[in-house]
Amino acid sequence: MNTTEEPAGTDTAGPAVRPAVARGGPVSHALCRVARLHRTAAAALLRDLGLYPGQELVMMHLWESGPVIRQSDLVRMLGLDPSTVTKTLQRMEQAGHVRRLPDPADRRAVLVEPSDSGARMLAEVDRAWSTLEQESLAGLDEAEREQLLTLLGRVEANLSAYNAQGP
Amino acid sequence: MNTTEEPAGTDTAGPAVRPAVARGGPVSHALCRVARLHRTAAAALLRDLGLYPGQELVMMHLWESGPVIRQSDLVRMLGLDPSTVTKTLQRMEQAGHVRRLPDPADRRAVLVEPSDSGARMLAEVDRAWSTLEQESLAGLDEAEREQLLTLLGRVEANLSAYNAQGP
DNA sequence: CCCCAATCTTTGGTCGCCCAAGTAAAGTGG
DNA sequence: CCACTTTACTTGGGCGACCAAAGATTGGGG
Repeated sequence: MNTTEEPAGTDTAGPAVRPAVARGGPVSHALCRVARLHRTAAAALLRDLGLYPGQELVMMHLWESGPVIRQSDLVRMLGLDPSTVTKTLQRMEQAGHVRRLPDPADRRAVLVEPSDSGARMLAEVDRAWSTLEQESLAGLDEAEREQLLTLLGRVEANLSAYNAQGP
Repeated sequence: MNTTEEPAGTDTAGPAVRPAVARGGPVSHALCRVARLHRTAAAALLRDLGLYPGQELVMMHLWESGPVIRQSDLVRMLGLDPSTVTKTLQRMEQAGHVRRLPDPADRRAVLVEPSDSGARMLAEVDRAWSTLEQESLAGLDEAEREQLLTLLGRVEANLSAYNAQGP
């Protein structure tokens, strides 16, 4: 029972021409589009810093998690696949943003820390992300931003549970 | 051990352990995470159909845009880079989901249409997306869903304008 | 003590997505 | 009628993300 009752009142919620494609999942459709635009904007803002979107999150975790951090902890905090983190860190090391050292206490593990140049880009990344946030939320008042954040948080919890339980 | 010495006066209601990483852009951070989880869930739901996330949007546009469609129009509707659409369609053609024909009226152009097997998967894709939407929005009442959709629409407009203006 | 399971990381592959360049065809102006 | 621009698509390359499978260590139970 889909019961996607088409209440007459839906009218003009969409800013652009929302294709009928979105009928079966309007929020999912909007989310896909917003996510891609957001990523593209992030890429443009980070390009001058020599970072690719996704890498700034790695740097943020490094900056706030003490001098060094185990790669496995980074994986947990980012919620990414371990192989993704491995490859990203390899590129970031190549680019000179981070250093990677074998953990003397556990020879399986790898410790990660920001390089000197990596440590210096904190302010610029912060500024880029502030700009991104500001541009994304232009025209939304504080209550609406809070609303959006809360709703996204609930969706995140839903999807997190769904993805964890499926397999 | 980690010294979870959080200064008491942290922010307001956080759904999960929102890392201080999000300070400079809480909504952007939430958006990144939700988008990835959403994509992962979509991938799981589409896997049995032989589709990869992103391809279902192509199919939806093909289904609702008449018998054939020009690739350039598809590019415009999807808002993607032309090269992305080219490669995706090449894979989808290889997989037997779509057909591609040269446009007799314009020898530069390519016409795209769903194959027979592609046309038959409409219902299944629809069901997968309904499930995705339902799981994503579990626990949200109709007003909240409408709110979320509206807010995402405004963010999309913001980012769309920002991305278009940069260059 | 040793073997076997659990943990940490890497490799190889595929996809989506982008950018930068290039090819081919159509549409313009002199 | 021939440049010259615009449009349509493709190729090559790089990055983020996943999965599957393998290589190293560590840790526990018999």
